[in-house]
Amino acid sequence: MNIQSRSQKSPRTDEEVIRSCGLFRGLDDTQRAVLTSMAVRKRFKQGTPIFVQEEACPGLFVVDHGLVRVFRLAPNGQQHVLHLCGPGQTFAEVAAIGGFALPACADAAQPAGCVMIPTDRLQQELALNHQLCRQLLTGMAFWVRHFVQLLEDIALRDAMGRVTRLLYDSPCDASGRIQLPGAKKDLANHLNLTSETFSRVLRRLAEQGVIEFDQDRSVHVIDAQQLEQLSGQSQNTDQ
Amino acid sequence: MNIQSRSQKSPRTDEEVIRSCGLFRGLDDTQRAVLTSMAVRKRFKQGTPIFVQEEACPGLFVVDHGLVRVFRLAPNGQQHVLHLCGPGQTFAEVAAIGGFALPACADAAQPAGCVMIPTDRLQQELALNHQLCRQLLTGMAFWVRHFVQLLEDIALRDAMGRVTRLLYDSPCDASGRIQLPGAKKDLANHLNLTSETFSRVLRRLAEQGVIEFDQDRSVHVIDAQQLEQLSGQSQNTDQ
DNA sequence: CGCCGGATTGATCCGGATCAAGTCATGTGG
DNA sequence: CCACATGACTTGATCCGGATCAATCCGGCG
Repeated sequence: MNIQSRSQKSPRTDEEVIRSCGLFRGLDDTQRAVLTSMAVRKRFKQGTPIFVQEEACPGLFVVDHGLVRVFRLAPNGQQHVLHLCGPGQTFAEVAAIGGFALPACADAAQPAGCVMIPTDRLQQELALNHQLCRQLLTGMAFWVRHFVQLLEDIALRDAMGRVTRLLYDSPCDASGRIQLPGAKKDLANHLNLTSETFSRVLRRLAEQGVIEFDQDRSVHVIDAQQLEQLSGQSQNTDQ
Repeated sequence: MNIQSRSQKSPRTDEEVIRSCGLFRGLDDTQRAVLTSMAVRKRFKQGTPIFVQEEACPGLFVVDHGLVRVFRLAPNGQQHVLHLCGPGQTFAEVAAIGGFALPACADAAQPAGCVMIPTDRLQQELALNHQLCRQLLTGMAFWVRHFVQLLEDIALRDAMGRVTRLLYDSPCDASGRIQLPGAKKDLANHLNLTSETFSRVLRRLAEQGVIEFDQDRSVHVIDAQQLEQLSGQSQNTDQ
Protein backbone atom coordinates (compact mmCIF):
# COMPACT_ATOMS: atom_id res chain seq x y z
CA MET A 1 0.00 0.00 0.00
CA ASN A 2 1.66 3.12 -1.23
CA ILE A 3 2.65 5.51 1.43
CA GLN A 4 1.36 8.76 0.16
CA SER A 5 4.05 11.10 -0.98
CA ARG A 6 2.58 14.23 -2.39
CA SER A 7 1.12 16.62 0.10
CA GLN A 8 -2.14 18.25 -0.81
CA LYS A 9 -0.61 21.72 -0.64
CA SER A 10 -2.83 23.68 -2.88
CA PRO A 11 -0.84 26.54 -4.37
CA ARG A 12 1.84 24.84 -6.40
CA THR A 13 3.60 26.28 -9.38
CA ASP A 14 2.73 24.99 -12.83
CA GLU A 15 6.12 23.38 -13.01
CA GLU A 16 5.56 21.50 -9.76
CA VAL A 17 2.21 20.26 -10.94
CA ILE A 18 3.62 19.03 -14.21
CA ARG A 19 6.53 17.36 -12.50
CA SER A 20 4.23 15.51 -10.10
CA CYS A 21 2.40 13.77 -12.89
CA GLY A 22 2.84 10.21 -14.04
CA LEU A 23 2.55 10.75 -17.76
CA PHE A 24 5.40 13.25 -17.66
CA ARG A 25 7.64 11.32 -15.34
CA GLY A 26 9.85 10.34 -18.26
CA LEU A 27 10.48 13.95 -19.23
CA ASP A 28 13.73 15.71 -18.50
CA ASP A 29 13.92 19.27 -17.17
CA THR A 30 14.14 20.82 -20.61
CA GLN A 31 10.96 19.23 -21.90
CA ARG A 32 9.10 19.99 -18.71
CA ALA A 33 10.07 23.62 -19.02
CA VAL A 34 8.68 23.66 -22.53
CA LEU A 35 5.35 22.33 -21.36
CA THR A 36 5.28 24.64 -18.37
CA SER A 37 5.73 27.63 -20.62
CA MET A 38 2.50 26.90 -22.44
CA ALA A 39 0.42 25.99 -19.41
CA VAL A 40 -2.86 27.70 -18.56
CA ARG A 41 -4.61 27.64 -15.19
CA LYS A 42 -8.18 26.46 -14.88
CA ARG A 43 -10.51 26.29 -11.91
CA PHE A 44 -13.82 24.48 -11.58
CA LYS A 45 -16.49 24.62 -8.93
CA GLN A 46 -17.86 21.34 -7.69
CA GLY A 47 -20.29 19.86 -10.16
CA THR A 48 -19.38 22.01 -13.13
CA PRO A 49 -18.83 20.20 -16.40
CA ILE A 50 -15.28 20.53 -17.73
CA PHE A 51 -16.07 19.15 -21.15
CA VAL A 52 -18.44 16.72 -22.85
CA GLN A 53 -17.59 13.86 -25.13
CA GLU A 54 -17.47 14.36 -28.91
CA GLU A 55 -16.32 17.96 -28.53
CA ALA A 56 -12.94 19.07 -29.83
CA CYS A 57 -10.31 18.68 -27.15
CA PRO A 58 -9.25 22.00 -25.63
CA GLY A 59 -6.05 20.62 -24.19
CA LEU A 60 -4.29 18.23 -21.91
CA PHE A 61 -5.24 18.63 -18.25
CA VAL A 62 -3.18 17.98 -15.16
CA VAL A 63 -4.97 18.06 -11.83
CA ASP A 64 -3.38 20.29 -9.21
CA HIS A 65 -5.92 19.86 -6.44
CA GLY A 66 -9.45 18.60 -6.06
CA LEU A 67 -11.01 15.70 -7.90
CA VAL A 68 -12.12 15.31 -11.48
CA ARG A 69 -14.56 12.68 -12.65
CA VAL A 70 -14.01 11.40 -16.17
CA PHE A 71 -16.91 9.34 -17.43
CA ARG A 72 -18.36 7.93 -20.56
CA LEU A 73 -21.97 8.59 -21.42
CA ALA A 74 -23.92 5.86 -23.21
CA PRO A 75 -26.69 6.76 -25.66
CA ASN A 76 -29.33 5.75 -23.14
CA GLY A 77 -27.92 7.94 -20.39
CA GLN A 78 -26.01 5.33 -18.45
CA GLN A 79 -22.60 6.43 -17.42
CA HIS A 80 -19.41 4.70 -16.47
CA VAL A 81 -16.69 6.41 -14.49
CA LEU A 82 -13.43 5.81 -16.31
CA HIS A 83 -11.22 7.62 -13.85
CA LEU A 84 -11.33 9.66 -10.76
CA CYS A 85 -8.38 11.98 -11.20
CA GLY A 86 -6.73 13.37 -8.13
CA PRO A 87 -3.70 15.65 -7.84
CA GLY A 88 -0.94 14.73 -10.28
CA GLN A 89 -3.13 12.86 -12.70
CA THR A 90 -3.83 13.79 -16.28
CA PHE A 91 -6.96 13.56 -18.34
CA ALA A 92 -7.86 14.24 -21.97
CA GLU A 93 -4.21 13.43 -22.75
CA VAL A 94 -5.12 10.95 -25.39
CA ALA A 95 -7.38 13.22 -27.40
CA ALA A 96 -4.95 16.13 -27.05
CA ILE A 97 -2.01 14.08 -28.24
CA GLY A 98 -3.87 12.09 -30.87
CA GLY A 99 -5.69 15.15 -32.08
CA PHE A 100 -9.19 13.74 -32.13
CA ALA A 101 -12.49 14.47 -30.44
CA LEU A 102 -12.97 13.83 -26.76
CA PRO A 103 -13.99 10.24 -26.06
CA ALA A 104 -15.50 11.03 -22.65
CA CYS A 105 -17.02 13.69 -20.44
CA ALA A 106 -15.48 15.26 -17.37
CA ASP A 107 -16.76 17.28 -14.44
CA ALA A 108 -15.47 18.39 -11.08
CA ALA A 109 -16.38 15.86 -8.38
CA GLN A 110 -14.85 18.28 -5.90
CA PRO A 111 -13.75 21.86 -6.39
CA ALA A 112 -10.73 21.44 -8.61
CA GLY A 113 -7.79 23.33 -10.05
CA CYS A 114 -6.00 22.15 -13.16
CA VAL A 115 -3.12 23.09 -15.38
CA MET A 116 -4.07 22.87 -19.02
CA ILE A 117 -1.76 22.60 -21.99
CA PRO A 118 -3.72 23.77 -25.04
CA THR A 119 -4.05 21.24 -27.82
CA ASP A 120 -2.76 23.46 -30.61
CA ARG A 121 0.37 24.51 -28.77
CA LEU A 122 1.04 20.97 -27.71
CA GLN A 123 0.67 19.75 -31.28
CA GLN A 124 2.94 22.52 -32.50
CA GLU A 125 5.59 21.51 -30.04
CA LEU A 126 5.27 17.82 -30.84
CA ALA A 127 5.91 18.63 -34.48
CA LEU A 128 9.22 20.23 -33.57
CA ASN A 129 10.45 18.46 -30.51
CA HIS A 130 11.77 14.96 -30.97
CA GLN A 131 12.64 14.28 -27.36
CA LEU A 132 9.20 15.28 -26.19
CA CYS A 133 7.61 12.87 -28.66
CA ARG A 134 9.85 10.09 -27.61
CA GLN A 135 9.29 10.55 -23.93
CA LEU A 136 5.56 10.92 -24.30
CA LEU A 137 5.50 7.77 -26.36
CA THR A 138 6.85 5.88 -23.40
CA GLY A 139 4.39 7.55 -21.06
CA MET A 140 1.60 6.57 -23.38
CA ALA A 141 2.72 2.97 -23.44
CA PHE A 142 2.38 2.86 -19.68
CA TRP A 143 -1.03 4.36 -20.00
CA VAL A 144 -2.17 1.55 -22.29
CA ARG A 145 -0.84 -0.96 -19.85
CA HIS A 146 -2.88 0.66 -17.14
CA PHE A 147 -6.03 0.15 -19.18
CA VAL A 148 -5.25 -3.45 -19.80
CA GLN A 149 -4.97 -3.83 -16.06
CA LEU A 150 -8.29 -2.13 -15.48
CA LEU A 151 -9.93 -4.29 -18.09
CA GLU A 152 -8.60 -7.39 -16.48
CA ASP A 153 -9.83 -6.26 -13.08
CA ILE A 154 -13.34 -5.73 -14.26
CA ALA A 155 -13.39 -8.82 -16.40
CA LEU A 156 -12.11 -11.40 -13.97
CA ARG A 157 -12.46 -10.17 -10.44
CA ASP A 158 -15.52 -10.32 -8.24
CA ALA A 159 -16.74 -7.47 -6.07
CA MET A 160 -14.55 -8.38 -3.09
CA GLY A 161 -11.49 -8.58 -5.31
CA ARG A 162 -12.10 -5.20 -6.87
CA VAL A 163 -12.72 -3.41 -3.62
CA THR A 164 -9.73 -4.92 -1.83
CA ARG A 165 -7.57 -4.08 -4.80
CA LEU A 166 -8.76 -0.51 -4.71
CA LEU A 167 -7.90 -0.29 -1.03
CA TYR A 168 -4.62 -2.04 -1.50
CA ASP A 169 -3.58 0.32 -4.27
CA SER A 170 -4.74 3.44 -2.48
CA PRO A 171 -2.20 5.70 -0.83
CA CYS A 172 -2.32 5.77 2.95
CA ASP A 173 -0.57 7.69 5.67
CA ALA A 174 1.95 6.20 8.06
CA SER A 175 -0.71 4.78 10.40
CA GLY A 176 -2.43 2.89 7.60
CA ARG A 177 -5.31 5.26 7.19
CA ILE A 178 -6.76 5.65 3.73
CA GLN A 179 -8.67 8.70 2.69
CA LEU A 180 -11.19 7.59 0.09
CA PRO A 181 -11.17 9.98 -2.82
CA GLY A 182 -14.59 11.09 -3.91
CA ALA A 183 -18.06 9.85 -3.14
CA LYS A 184 -18.61 6.16 -2.61
CA LYS A 185 -21.10 6.04 -5.41
CA ASP A 186 -18.45 7.28 -7.82
CA LEU A 187 -15.85 4.88 -6.54
CA ALA A 188 -18.35 2.06 -6.81
CA ASN A 189 -19.24 2.99 -10.34
CA HIS A 190 -15.60 3.13 -11.30
CA LEU A 191 -15.29 -0.47 -10.15
CA ASN A 192 -18.45 -1.26 -12.09
CA LEU A 193 -20.41 -1.94 -8.92
CA THR A 194 -23.45 -0.31 -7.38
CA SER A 195 -23.02 1.73 -4.25
CA GLU A 196 -25.09 -0.83 -2.38
CA THR A 197 -22.70 -3.64 -3.20
CA PHE A 198 -19.73 -1.47 -2.42
CA SER A 199 -21.23 -0.71 0.96
CA ARG A 200 -21.88 -4.35 1.74
CA VAL A 201 -18.39 -5.43 0.78
CA LEU A 202 -16.86 -2.84 3.07
CA ARG A 203 -19.04 -4.06 5.89
CA ARG A 204 -17.96 -7.65 5.32
CA LEU A 205 -14.36 -6.55 5.46
CA ALA A 206 -15.04 -4.70 8.71
CA GLU A 207 -16.79 -7.73 10.20
CA GLN A 208 -13.80 -9.86 9.34
CA GLY A 209 -11.59 -7.37 11.11
CA VAL A 210 -9.59 -6.45 8.04
CA ILE A 211 -10.53 -2.80 8.16
CA GLU A 212 -12.27 -0.28 10.38
CA PHE A 213 -14.23 2.78 9.42
CA ASP A 214 -13.27 6.09 10.86
CA GLN A 215 -15.55 9.06 10.58
CA ASP A 216 -16.04 10.91 7.29
CA ARG A 217 -14.44 8.98 4.46
CA SER A 218 -11.39 7.39 5.88
CA VAL A 219 -10.67 3.73 6.34
CA HIS A 220 -8.21 2.21 8.75
CA VAL A 221 -6.46 -0.92 7.57
CA ILE A 222 -6.05 -3.40 10.42
CA ASP A 223 -4.88 -6.53 8.69
CA ALA A 224 -2.85 -5.40 5.71
CA GLN A 225 -1.65 -8.91 5.04
CA GLN A 226 -5.10 -10.35 4.60
CA LEU A 227 -6.02 -7.37 2.48
CA GLU A 228 -3.13 -8.11 0.19
CA GLN A 229 -4.11 -11.72 0.00
CA LEU A 230 -7.70 -10.90 -0.89
CA SER A 231 -6.67 -8.36 -3.48
CA GLY A 232 -4.18 -10.80 -4.95
CA GLN A 233 -6.61 -13.41 -6.08
CA SER A 234 -9.29 -12.94 -8.61
CA GLN A 235 -12.23 -15.05 -7.62
CA ASN A 236 -13.79 -15.76 -4.26
CA THR A 237 -11.88 -17.86 -1.83
CA ASP A 238 -14.00 -16.20 0.71
CA GLN A 239 -14.55 -16.38 4.37
CA MET B 1 -13.07 -4.38 -32.82
CA ASN B 2 -12.55 -5.33 -36.39
CA ILE B 3 -11.14 -8.71 -35.80
CA GLN B 4 -10.67 -9.95 -39.26
CA SER B 5 -9.57 -7.43 -41.76
CA ARG B 6 -9.37 -8.63 -45.29
CA SER B 7 -8.72 -11.46 -47.63
CA GLN B 8 -6.40 -14.12 -46.37
CA LYS B 9 -3.93 -13.62 -49.21
CA SER B 10 -1.04 -15.37 -47.68
CA PRO B 11 2.16 -14.40 -49.42
CA ARG B 12 2.40 -10.67 -48.99
CA THR B 13 5.58 -8.69 -48.81
CA ASP B 14 6.69 -7.28 -45.48
CA GLU B 15 5.92 -3.84 -46.77
CA GLU B 16 2.37 -4.80 -47.66
CA VAL B 17 1.81 -6.31 -44.25
CA ILE B 18 3.09 -3.23 -42.48
CA ARG B 19 1.03 -0.95 -44.65
CA SER B 20 -2.14 -2.92 -43.94
CA CYS B 21 -1.89 -2.35 -40.23
CA GLY B 22 -3.85 0.15 -38.19
CA LEU B 23 -1.12 1.28 -35.85
CA PHE B 24 1.04 2.26 -38.81
CA ARG B 25 -1.67 3.87 -40.85
CA GLY B 26 -0.37 7.30 -39.92
CA LEU B 27 3.09 6.55 -41.28
CA ASP B 28 4.32 7.96 -44.54
CA ASP B 29 6.24 5.87 -47.08
CA THR B 30 9.62 6.83 -45.72
CA GLN B 31 8.88 5.66 -42.21
CA ARG B 32 7.26 2.49 -43.44
CA ALA B 33 10.33 1.71 -45.45
CA VAL B 34 12.45 2.13 -42.34
CA LEU B 35 10.33 -0.35 -40.43
CA THR B 36 10.22 -2.75 -43.33
CA SER B 37 13.97 -2.80 -43.50
CA MET B 38 14.23 -4.18 -39.99
CA ALA B 39 11.41 -6.68 -40.23
CA VAL B 40 11.84 -10.36 -39.50
CA ARG B 41 9.49 -13.15 -40.55
CA LYS B 42 8.00 -15.52 -37.98
CA ARG B 43 5.75 -18.52 -38.39
CA PHE B 44 3.81 -20.38 -35.74
CA LYS B 45 1.98 -23.66 -35.84
CA GLN B 46 -1.46 -23.73 -34.33
CA GLY B 47 -1.31 -23.86 -30.56
CA THR B 48 2.32 -22.88 -30.18
CA PRO B 49 3.07 -20.21 -27.61
CA ILE B 50 4.53 -17.05 -29.12
CA PHE B 51 5.57 -15.55 -25.82
CA VAL B 52 4.52 -15.51 -22.18
CA GLN B 53 3.84 -12.54 -19.97
CA GLU B 54 6.61 -11.04 -17.80
CA GLU B 55 9.26 -11.95 -20.36
CA ALA B 56 11.29 -9.29 -22.12
CA CYS B 57 9.58 -8.25 -25.32
CA PRO B 58 11.26 -9.62 -28.44
CA GLY B 59 9.63 -7.14 -30.75
CA LEU B 60 6.53 -5.66 -32.25
CA PHE B 61 4.43 -8.16 -34.19
CA VAL B 62 2.18 -7.60 -37.17
CA VAL B 63 -0.02 -10.48 -38.24
CA ASP B 64 0.21 -11.40 -41.90
CA HIS B 65 -2.14 -14.37 -41.92
CA GLY B 66 -3.72 -16.69 -39.40
CA LEU B 67 -4.95 -15.75 -35.95
CA VAL B 68 -3.11 -14.89 -32.79
CA ARG B 69 -4.64 -15.06 -29.34
CA VAL B 70 -3.34 -12.52 -26.84
CA PHE B 71 -4.42 -13.28 -23.31
CA ARG B 72 -3.69 -12.39 -19.78
CA LEU B 73 -3.02 -15.14 -17.28
CA ALA B 74 -4.19 -14.60 -13.69
CA PRO B 75 -2.23 -16.10 -10.79
CA ASN B 76 -4.88 -18.79 -10.33
CA GLY B 77 -4.75 -19.92 -13.93
CA GLN B 78 -7.80 -18.08 -15.23
CA GLN B 79 -7.25 -16.37 -18.51
CA HIS B 80 -8.85 -13.54 -20.34
CA VAL B 81 -8.47 -13.04 -24.08
CA LEU B 82 -7.47 -9.43 -24.66
CA HIS B 83 -7.39 -9.63 -28.42
CA LEU B 84 -7.79 -11.98 -31.25
CA CYS B 85 -5.43 -10.59 -33.81
CA GLY B 86 -6.13 -11.28 -37.44
CA PRO B 87 -4.26 -10.10 -40.53
CA GLY B 88 -3.15 -6.50 -40.29
CA GLN B 89 -3.27 -6.27 -36.51
CA THR B 90 -0.37 -5.70 -34.19
CA PHE B 91 0.42 -7.14 -30.82
CA ALA B 92 3.14 -6.56 -28.21
CA GLU B 93 3.36 -3.03 -29.63
CA VAL B 94 3.04 -1.44 -26.25
CA ALA B 95 5.81 -3.36 -24.58
CA ALA B 96 8.10 -2.97 -27.59
CA ILE B 97 7.58 0.76 -27.77
CA GLY B 98 7.48 1.40 -24.03
CA GLY B 99 10.43 -0.89 -23.46
CA PHE B 100 9.00 -2.92 -20.63
CA ALA B 101 8.18 -6.55 -19.96
CA LEU B 102 5.32 -8.24 -21.76
CA PRO B 103 2.02 -7.69 -19.98
CA ALA B 104 0.32 -10.70 -21.59
CA CYS B 105 0.81 -14.07 -23.26
CA ALA B 106 0.23 -14.93 -26.89
CA ASP B 107 -0.19 -18.10 -28.86
CA ALA B 108 -1.33 -19.08 -32.32
CA ALA B 109 -5.08 -19.78 -32.37
CA GLN B 110 -4.65 -20.76 -36.00
CA PRO B 111 -1.46 -21.37 -37.95
CA ALA B 112 -0.05 -17.87 -38.23
CA GLY B 113 2.59 -15.85 -39.98
CA CYS B 114 3.85 -12.58 -38.57
CA VAL B 115 6.26 -9.82 -39.34
CA MET B 116 8.29 -8.88 -36.31
CA ILE B 117 10.19 -5.68 -35.72
CA PRO B 118 12.81 -6.43 -33.05
CA THR B 119 12.61 -4.29 -29.92
CA ASP B 120 16.21 -3.14 -29.92
CA ARG B 121 16.20 -1.99 -33.52
CA LEU B 122 12.87 -0.28 -33.05
CA GLN B 123 14.15 1.54 -29.98
CA GLN B 124 17.29 2.56 -31.84
CA GLU B 125 15.24 4.00 -34.62
CA LEU B 126 12.86 5.81 -32.28
CA ALA B 127 15.83 7.50 -30.69
CA LEU B 128 16.87 8.93 -34.05
CA ASN B 129 13.69 9.37 -36.01
CA HIS B 130 11.43 12.20 -35.01
CA GLN B 131 8.72 11.61 -37.59
CA LEU B 132 8.40 7.98 -36.64
CA CYS B 133 7.92 8.94 -32.99
CA ARG B 134 5.35 11.50 -33.84
CA GLN B 135 3.34 9.26 -36.08
CA LEU B 136 3.47 6.36 -33.68
CA LEU B 137 2.32 8.66 -30.91
CA THR B 138 -0.85 9.29 -32.85
CA GLY B 139 -1.30 5.61 -33.56
CA MET B 140 -0.90 4.91 -29.88
CA ALA B 141 -3.53 7.46 -28.95
CA PHE B 142 -6.00 5.63 -31.14
CA TRP B 143 -5.02 2.44 -29.46
CA VAL B 144 -5.90 3.83 -26.05
CA ARG B 145 -9.23 4.96 -27.35
CA HIS B 146 -9.87 1.46 -28.55
CA PHE B 147 -9.35 0.16 -25.04
CA VAL B 148 -11.69 2.69 -23.55
CA GLN B 149 -14.27 1.44 -26.00
CA LEU B 150 -13.65 -2.15 -25.03
CA LEU B 151 -13.90 -1.29 -21.37
CA GLU B 152 -17.19 0.42 -21.91
CA ASP B 153 -18.52 -2.55 -23.82
CA ILE B 154 -17.73 -4.96 -21.08
CA ALA B 155 -18.82 -2.64 -18.31
CA LEU B 156 -22.20 -1.56 -19.57
CA ARG B 157 -23.49 -3.98 -22.15
CA ASP B 158 -25.26 -7.25 -21.58
CA ALA B 159 -24.54 -10.46 -23.48
CA MET B 160 -26.90 -9.64 -26.35
CA GLY B 161 -25.36 -6.22 -26.74
CA ARG B 162 -21.83 -7.53 -26.86
CA VAL B 163 -22.54 -10.24 -29.37
CA THR B 164 -24.53 -8.04 -31.70
CA ARG B 165 -21.83 -5.43 -31.52
CA LEU B 166 -19.24 -8.01 -32.43
CA LEU B 167 -21.30 -9.05 -35.42
CA TYR B 168 -22.08 -5.52 -36.40
CA ASP B 169 -18.44 -4.51 -36.32
CA SER B 170 -17.22 -7.59 -38.16
CA PRO B 171 -16.41 -7.30 -41.82
CA CYS B 172 -18.71 -9.16 -44.14
CA ASP B 173 -18.75 -9.87 -47.84
CA ALA B 174 -21.21 -8.32 -50.28
CA SER B 175 -23.98 -10.80 -49.48
CA GLY B 176 -23.81 -10.03 -45.76
CA ARG B 177 -21.93 -13.15 -44.78
CA ILE B 178 -19.60 -12.94 -41.83
CA GLN B 179 -16.78 -15.39 -41.36
CA LEU B 180 -16.22 -15.74 -37.61
CA PRO B 181 -12.55 -15.60 -36.82
CA GLY B 182 -11.34 -18.21 -34.40
CA ALA B 183 -13.12 -20.66 -32.18
CA LYS B 184 -16.36 -19.62 -30.56
CA LYS B 185 -14.96 -20.23 -27.15
CA ASP B 186 -12.21 -17.73 -27.79
CA LEU B 187 -14.59 -15.17 -29.19
CA ALA B 188 -16.87 -15.69 -26.22
CA ASN B 189 -14.02 -15.28 -23.80
CA HIS B 190 -12.93 -12.10 -25.50
CA LEU B 191 -16.40 -10.71 -24.84
CA ASN B 192 -16.13 -11.94 -21.28
CA LEU B 193 -18.83 -14.54 -21.81
CA THR B 194 -18.85 -18.32 -21.66
CA SER B 195 -19.17 -20.27 -24.86
CA GLU B 196 -22.54 -21.56 -23.64
CA THR B 197 -23.97 -18.08 -23.34
CA PHE B 198 -22.49 -17.08 -26.67
CA SER B 199 -24.16 -20.06 -28.26
CA ARG B 200 -27.53 -19.27 -26.73
CA VAL B 201 -27.43 -15.65 -27.80
CA LEU B 202 -26.72 -16.64 -31.38
CA ARG B 203 -29.63 -19.03 -31.29
CA ARG B 204 -31.96 -16.33 -29.99
CA LEU B 205 -30.85 -14.07 -32.80
CA ALA B 206 -31.53 -16.84 -35.29
CA GLU B 207 -34.98 -17.48 -33.81
CA GLN B 208 -35.79 -13.81 -34.16
CA GLY B 209 -34.76 -13.98 -37.78
CA VAL B 210 -31.91 -11.53 -37.45
CA ILE B 211 -29.26 -13.97 -38.57
CA GLU B 212 -28.87 -17.43 -40.06
CA PHE B 213 -26.11 -19.93 -39.60
CA ASP B 214 -24.38 -21.30 -42.59
CA GLN B 215 -22.14 -24.29 -42.34
CA ASP B 216 -18.69 -24.10 -40.76
CA ARG B 217 -18.24 -20.76 -39.03
CA SER B 218 -20.06 -18.27 -41.14
CA VAL B 219 -23.09 -16.25 -40.22
CA HIS B 220 -25.53 -14.70 -42.62
CA VAL B 221 -27.03 -11.38 -41.57
CA ILE B 222 -30.69 -11.19 -42.55
CA ASP B 223 -31.90 -8.11 -40.76
CA ALA B 224 -28.95 -5.75 -40.61
CA GLN B 225 -31.11 -2.94 -39.37
CA GLN B 226 -32.30 -4.75 -36.30
CA LEU B 227 -28.77 -5.92 -35.68
CA GLU B 228 -27.61 -2.35 -35.68
CA GLN B 229 -30.37 -1.37 -33.34
CA LEU B 230 -29.56 -4.14 -30.89
CA SER B 231 -25.86 -3.39 -30.99
CA GLY B 232 -26.53 0.29 -30.49
CA GLN B 233 -28.10 0.10 -27.10
CA SER B 234 -26.46 -1.13 -24.02
CA GLN B 235 -29.02 -2.88 -21.93
CA ASN B 236 -31.82 -5.25 -22.87
CA THR B 237 -34.86 -3.79 -24.54
CA ASP B 238 -36.27 -7.05 -25.70
CA GLN B 239 -38.84 -9.45 -24.41
C1' DC C 1 -13.88 -47.96 -35.77
C1' DG C 2 -13.28 -45.31 -31.26
C1' DC C 3 -11.52 -41.25 -29.37
C1' DC C 4 -11.46 -36.32 -28.43
C1' DG C 5 -12.34 -31.51 -28.38
C1' DG C 6 -15.71 -28.09 -29.83
C1' DA C 7 -20.50 -26.89 -29.88
C1' DT C 8 -25.22 -27.21 -28.45
C1' DT C 9 -28.82 -27.66 -25.09
C1' DG C 10 -31.04 -28.15 -20.64
C1' DA C 11 -31.23 -27.68 -15.41
C1' DT C 12 -29.66 -25.36 -11.58
C1' DC C 13 -27.14 -21.98 -8.81
C1' DC C 14 -25.31 -17.66 -7.30
C1' DG C 15 -23.40 -12.87 -7.30
C1' DG C 16 -24.68 -8.69 -7.76
C1' DA C 17 -28.47 -5.54 -9.51
C1' DT C 18 -32.70 -3.70 -8.36
C1' DC C 19 -36.32 -2.19 -5.41
C1' DA C 20 -37.71 -0.33 -1.15
C1' DA C 21 -37.20 1.59 3.42
C1' DG C 22 -34.93 3.93 6.74
C1' DT C 23 -30.86 6.86 8.73
C1' DC C 24 -28.00 10.78 8.92
C1' DA C 25 -26.00 15.10 7.80
C1' DT C 26 -26.50 19.29 5.45
C1' DG C 27 -28.93 22.88 3.71
C1' DT C 28 -32.87 26.46 3.24
C1' DG C 29 -36.53 29.26 4.07
C1' DG C 30 -40.05 30.93 7.38
C1' DC D 1 -34.84 27.83 16.05
C1' DC D 2 -37.65 24.57 13.89
C1' DA D 3 -39.96 22.27 9.78
C1' DC D 4 -38.88 20.43 5.82
C1' DA D 5 -36.30 18.99 1.66
C1' DT D 6 -32.33 16.85 -0.31
C1' DG D 7 -28.85 13.68 -1.21
C1' DA D 8 -25.31 10.38 0.30
C1' DC D 9 -25.17 6.14 2.61
C1' DT D 10 -26.81 1.79 4.79
C1' DT D 11 -29.55 -2.28 5.14
C1' DG D 12 -32.82 -5.81 3.92
C1' DA D 13 -35.74 -8.51 0.46
C1' DT D 14 -36.18 -10.07 -4.01
C1' DC D 15 -35.05 -10.88 -8.85
C1' DC D 16 -32.46 -12.09 -12.89
C1' DG D 17 -28.55 -12.72 -16.20
C1' DG D 18 -25.15 -15.40 -16.95
C1' DA D 19 -22.01 -19.01 -14.85
C1' DT D 20 -21.68 -23.68 -13.76
C1' DC D 21 -22.64 -28.49 -14.16
C1' DA D 22 -23.98 -32.20 -16.97
C1' DA D 23 -25.61 -34.77 -21.03
C1' DT D 24 -25.40 -35.15 -25.83
C1' DC D 25 -24.08 -34.39 -30.42
C1' DC D 26 -20.96 -33.82 -34.10
C1' DG D 27 -16.85 -33.66 -37.18
C1' DG D 28 -12.25 -34.81 -37.78
C1' DC D 29 -8.41 -38.09 -37.40
C1' DG D 30 -5.52 -41.63 -35.41
